[in-house]
Amino acid sequence: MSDELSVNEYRQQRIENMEKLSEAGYPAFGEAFERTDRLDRLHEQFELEKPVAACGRIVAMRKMGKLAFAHVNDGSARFQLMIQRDVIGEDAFKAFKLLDLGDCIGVQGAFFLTKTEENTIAVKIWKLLSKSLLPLPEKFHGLSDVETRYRQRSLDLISNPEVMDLFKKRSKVMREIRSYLDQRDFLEVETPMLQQLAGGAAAKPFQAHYNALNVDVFMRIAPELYLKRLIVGGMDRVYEMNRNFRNEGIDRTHNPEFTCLEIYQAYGDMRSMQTLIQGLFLHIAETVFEKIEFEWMGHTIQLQTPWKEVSYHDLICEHLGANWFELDEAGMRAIAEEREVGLEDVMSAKEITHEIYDKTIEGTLIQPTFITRLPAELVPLANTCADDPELVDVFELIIGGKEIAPAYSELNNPLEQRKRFEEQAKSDESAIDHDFLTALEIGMPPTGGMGIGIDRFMMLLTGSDAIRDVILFPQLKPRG
RNA sequence: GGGACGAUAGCUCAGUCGGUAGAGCAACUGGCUUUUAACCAGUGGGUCCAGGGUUCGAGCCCCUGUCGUCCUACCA
Repeated sequence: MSDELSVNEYRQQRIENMEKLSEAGYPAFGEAFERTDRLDRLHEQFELEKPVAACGRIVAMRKMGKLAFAHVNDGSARFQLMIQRDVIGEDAFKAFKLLDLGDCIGVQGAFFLTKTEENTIAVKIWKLLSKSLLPLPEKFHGLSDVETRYRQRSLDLISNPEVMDLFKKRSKVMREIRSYLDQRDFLEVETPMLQQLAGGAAAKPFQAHYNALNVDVFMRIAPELYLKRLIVGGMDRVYEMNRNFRNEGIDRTHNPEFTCLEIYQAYGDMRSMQTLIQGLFLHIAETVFEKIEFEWMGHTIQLQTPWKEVSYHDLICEHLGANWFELDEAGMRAIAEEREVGLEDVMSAKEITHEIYDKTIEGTLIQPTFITRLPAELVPLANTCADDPELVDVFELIIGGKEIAPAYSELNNPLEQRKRFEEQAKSDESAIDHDFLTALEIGMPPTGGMGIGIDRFMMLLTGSDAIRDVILFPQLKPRG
């Protein structure tokens, strides 16, 4: 990096140490090392005087005249090493003292217990596996500068165990999502990320150029239209959990590439999705976190099912008065003002209602809540309710005051879908995905569909208030 | 988009009224056989984010920019 000069002194000292070690018979970048087991499992297998081989990165060292202690970490746990001059010999001990924090070593020895009863390996042989040329962050405060943590995630993972733990949990969450769905006959599929039409959502796409075909392509904003093609094709339960890309701003809850789980179940509807998501979330909570209560921004969220369900109509009446929907526009505007919700002059009654919902009601729904029967205007791609064509058969799952997952009884009427695309495209014929419409005309069974933002789900589960904390390499501006 | 705040040694941070740049850890030298934020003695280490301005003199005051954090707005 460009700041190489500023760490030159430290780097130079370490290069000198590396050369001395090499001369003493410890080449700097050694070969693979056979260990008895990972360090976390060595703690479980601890048995006094049992022979053991272990390796890891040196994260702490306390060297004395004829004795030294060190802690190594292999990403699973820390383990203490004890090195005695009279055991390993004068030369090996002298060489050991040339090691720096950050170096990776392998040792052979035997389990040993110190006075303070800490699991330790009494070292008989050690090997240098990799020399670190750069200084590690300070051992006590660690690395806390937020920007450096995001830009140099390697260092963050090495010096902040809770960060390592969070990302291990994220990996397990994704594994358990797959396991839960696979067990229920859902097929994981991969659909195009490079698309000639970026459909399935309303968002600005990233653009790229495909040289071989000389065509412009878009990074996908959603996999929806392809997953539905698969439903038409007879893959009657499919899901995809992968990246979507939206060419929009970055803030605490938005990263331009984000991971989304989309699930479609043929012969099902919004109700099937309701059952599925409750089971899925409970499974994740129990298997990965071993609890069903989560602390989130000062609230305790209870995941015990069944979750609360309320229709949009009833929810509004509950908060804004039973006669809300009988009010005229002036009456609604008066209540909006009372609640300090800013409105635009052109807003319809439905838009006013939704604005107040967005600003003052949604945030109060801390416990998991399904909001059902939304006005059709708000959700263009869902089937209407059988008993009321003004409403759509969908839910919005709200947890911790945030939308976590929308689910639809998917629109499968190809004529209606065509009409809505045409309205949306406003006479731009090229913006309509005709292949998708053709698939719908072949006939899509009634289908329940759902989308879950995995990053925001992780925020909820880990109590993080920034999406960057749950994404290993969040998007940042280039440094000047 | 608007506003507030921040950037000083490898890391974590102090820096008074504008007057020679500080601490702890880390590093280096020496000592030390049960340490664990090891300890003791000594030494070295700075483009004070960048650029401009005011001033005899700027880490500090003013302007511009970069990156980040928070608030707010927008988007989904």
